Amino acid sequence: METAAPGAAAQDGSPPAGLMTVGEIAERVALSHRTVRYYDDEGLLPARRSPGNYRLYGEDALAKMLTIRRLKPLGFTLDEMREVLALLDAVSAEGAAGPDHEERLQQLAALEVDVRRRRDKLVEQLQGADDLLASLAPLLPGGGA
DNA sequence: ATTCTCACA
DNA sequence: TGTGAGTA
Repeated sequence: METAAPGAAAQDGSPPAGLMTVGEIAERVALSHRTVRYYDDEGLLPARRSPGNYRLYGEDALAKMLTIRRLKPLGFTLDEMREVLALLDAVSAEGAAGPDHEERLQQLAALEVDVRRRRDKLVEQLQGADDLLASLAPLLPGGGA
C-alpha cells in the first residue's frame, strides 16, 4: 500500500534520514503549509521530492525556513530573502576561501545594518502600540482606579 | 496526509 | 504575497 506518505515515512514517524513533509516542517516553523509550498514554488526554499513526488525537507531546510521566518516580520520581500539565504550559504560554505570573500563580508555588514534599521522601525511601532494602550487604559472600566 | 490548478485580494 | 477551494 502506497497510500501512507513520502518515500519511507510510514505511520511510525520514521521518515527517511530524518526528512519532513510540508505539513511537518510547516508546523515546526509555525508557517502554513500553503506558505511553505509557495516558497518552494517560488524557489525561495526548494524542497527535495520523494519517489511519490511529496516534498521532503531536511534539517538544513529547517534552519533556512527559520531564517526566513525571522526575515518575514522584518519586511523582507521574497527576493530579498533569497539574497540573504544565498549570502549566508556562500559565507558558511566558502569559509574564508573564495576570491570574493571580501565582498561577502561587506555584504554581510550591509545586511547587519539593514536588519538593525528594520529592527529599529519595529521598536518604533511597538512604542506606538504601547502609547496607544496607555491612552486606552484610563478609558476602560476600572481604568481610572 | 499530499499533489496541482485557478481564482481572489 | 499568500490563501481557499476543488481534485486526484
